[in-house]
Order: sequence, then structure tokens, then C-alpha cells
Amino acid sequence: MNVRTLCLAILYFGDATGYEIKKMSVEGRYAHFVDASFGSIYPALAKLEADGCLTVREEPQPGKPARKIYSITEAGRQQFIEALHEPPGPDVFRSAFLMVSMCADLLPRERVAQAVDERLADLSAEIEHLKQVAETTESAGVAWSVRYGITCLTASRDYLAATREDLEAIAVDPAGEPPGDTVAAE
Amino acid sequence: MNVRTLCLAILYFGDATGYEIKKMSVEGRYAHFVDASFGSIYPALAKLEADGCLTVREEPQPGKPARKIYSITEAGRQQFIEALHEPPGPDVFRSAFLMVSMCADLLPRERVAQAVDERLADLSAEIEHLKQVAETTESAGVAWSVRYGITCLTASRDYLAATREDLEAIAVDPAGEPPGDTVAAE
DNA sequence: TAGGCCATGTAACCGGTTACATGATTAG
DNA sequence: CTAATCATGTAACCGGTTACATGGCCTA
Repeated sequence: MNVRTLCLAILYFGDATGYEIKKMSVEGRYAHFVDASFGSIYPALAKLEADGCLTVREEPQPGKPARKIYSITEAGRQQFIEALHEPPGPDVFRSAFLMVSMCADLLPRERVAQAVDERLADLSAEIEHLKQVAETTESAGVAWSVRYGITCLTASRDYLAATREDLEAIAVDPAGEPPGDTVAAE
Repeated sequence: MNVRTLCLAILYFGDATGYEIKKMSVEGRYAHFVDASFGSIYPALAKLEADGCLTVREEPQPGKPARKIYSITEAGRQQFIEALHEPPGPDVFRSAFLMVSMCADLLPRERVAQAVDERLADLSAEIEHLKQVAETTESAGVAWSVRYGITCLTASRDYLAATREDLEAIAVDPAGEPPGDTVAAE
């Protein structure tokens, strides 16, 4: 999924400015597709408008640059539906935490514990966020997706909370050998 | 996590060639960090060697280019441990399936069912793969990580299998209005 | 009064992919 | 006979990020 399609997706469900699209792609319920920056969104919107997929309406604001509110056109809707029909690539999960847990035996216990705390906090925050989305959405598809997300994230959080002791026990003893020495003895 | 660190991680646990690193980063237990291509791995290994993080040993093979087997040096180990101490970014989950499920009401039921089938197959394949890794690993950290992964993926698969009817019921009736028209009526 | 939020946009950069070049061996 | 696997490497490209430019309003 590229920024172009993301813009189409967001605008399918309502008008928005580039600034709002950025926010939604980072914090909102569109956060699991591509996290686009201004440097990619503004050019994408301009291109989309030139292609006839969007229309703009400018709303002047005293002292600020005018808000450029984009609306999707029929051509834009069609392009999005087409994109939805394309075979989706496999889901991608990239985790720096996983690298820490795989290498727990190379790290001091406190470092591993810290990584677990952070991951647990991230997980809880995301679950809370999804619960808020669940309360505000009217779309059945979004509601199903949110329940799915909450289920997966909760399973992850619960397992991590229940087994963190096992993971932390793998880490090197802070009083024992300094990190690296155990394996470095080749 | 960039390709450089990935190479260091893989070579920390044993010598390998660029070709083998590629395979591990796509299929192996390193698949959840960056999926690097040859075009990024070979230059990274050359740079790493120039930086004194790796040593190479060439193993000539009749008719094929010589295998260049890389080994990590003490400097390389230190750099990897340092990378492990850096604050890891939040975990990233990117899903085209999620876009389909969120927009289920814009798609024909068969399209949604197909996406569910594919996702279910991906999930099962990955669970099977992790079970195989579990049988072969000797590292306690890898073993913990694999159990964690199996737990999360199983929760995901089970919930999807249990609620797929709900999701498919959201899709547009194939006998009814063609996709797009329901919402397009603005 | 400092910092964050609003709001747009451009240009340089960069990390990665894709395609290319080369070629023997093995499995279907 | 074809396709995949092994095995290395380069060059063009591209989609995205980062940093920059501008500036008023609101909150701590």
C-alpha cells in the first residue's frame, strides 16, 4: 500500500486536508497501512487532483495558509475499489522487541526488563486507542477490524505479562559476566 | 533495524555467506526484522568488512563464483550489542488484509472470503514454520520468542476462523447492488 | 516566553528494490 | 527441456523521510 492509495482510502470516508490525513495515518485508525509524512502526502494529493481523482476547495484562514479540503471524485472511488481488488501482499510484522528477546542472553537483565515494560506500555496504549475507535465508528467493517485488533493485541499483552519472568531469567546475570563474553569465547 | 545490523545479528550466531543471509532474512527466524535483497546485503557485507566488523574466507567452487564466508569479529560483536542497547522503535504491523476487512462493505462477499482464506493460510503456514524453528533452536531467547510468536499467531488465526461469518456478512450482496454504488450515492 | 499546534509546500537525501550480467548443477 | 537452486555483484530507479522555509495562535 502506497501513500496514494492511503489518501484515497481516507478520503473515501470523508473530506480532509493534507494535515488531517497525516494525523490519521499516524494516530488514527489508518495507522496500520503506511505512516506517511507531509513530504509524501502533499505531492500525492496534488498528483491525485491532477489525475481527476480528487477535487479541492480552499478555505481561507486569516494569518494561516488556506486549508485545502480535498473530496474524492467518482474516478477516485473507482480507483480505490480497484486497489482493494488487487491481491494484497502478506501482512508484515517488524519488531525490534523481538530482536531483543531473541538475544536476551546477550543483554543485562535490566535492559530486557526495560524492553518488556516499553512493549507492554505500547500494547496497552494501542488497545485503549482501539477501544475508543470502537465507540465512535459507524462502519461495520471498521468495528469488526477493531475487535480483531483488540483480540490479537490482548493475547500478545497477556502472554508477555505472564511469561516475562522466563524471558528476564535468560538475560545475563548483572553480577556475573559482562555482556558479550559468554558467546564471544569461540 | 537496517540491513547492516541484520547481517551482524545473523553472523553473531554463526558464519554465513551473503546468499545464506538473504534466505534467512526472508524465510528463516530473522524474517521479522528487514527482508533484505541481494542488492542491499552484498554492499552491506562489503562495508562491514571494510569497517573491520567482519572477516571473509573464500571457498572456491568449480564452475560457480567462490563462496565468501563471513565471520564476525570482536568489533562486530560489540557493534551489535551496542545496537541492541539502543532504544528500539515501536513494533510495526502493516496489513493489506486489514484494509480489506475495514472496507468489507465496499466489496463482494467472494472477494472478502478469498482474503480471509489467504490470511488464514498465511497464518497457519507461519505457525507451522515457527514450530519447526522451535524444534531446532538451542537458544533460550529464540525459544521464548518462538513461543510468543506462536501464541499471538494462534490467537489471530482462531479469532479469524471463529468470526469470519460476521465479516463476510458485511460484504455487499453479490445479487444486489454492484460494488461502490451504495456509498457512491452522495 | 517557550513550545506545541495548526497549515502548506519543496528539495536533498537515503535506504532499499528491481533488473541486469553470468553461469554451472540438479530436480521435475 | 525447463525451472529452480546455487552464488556473486552492479547500476538505475523509486518511494519514502528529513530538514528547511514561513508564520500566527494558544497553552503551560
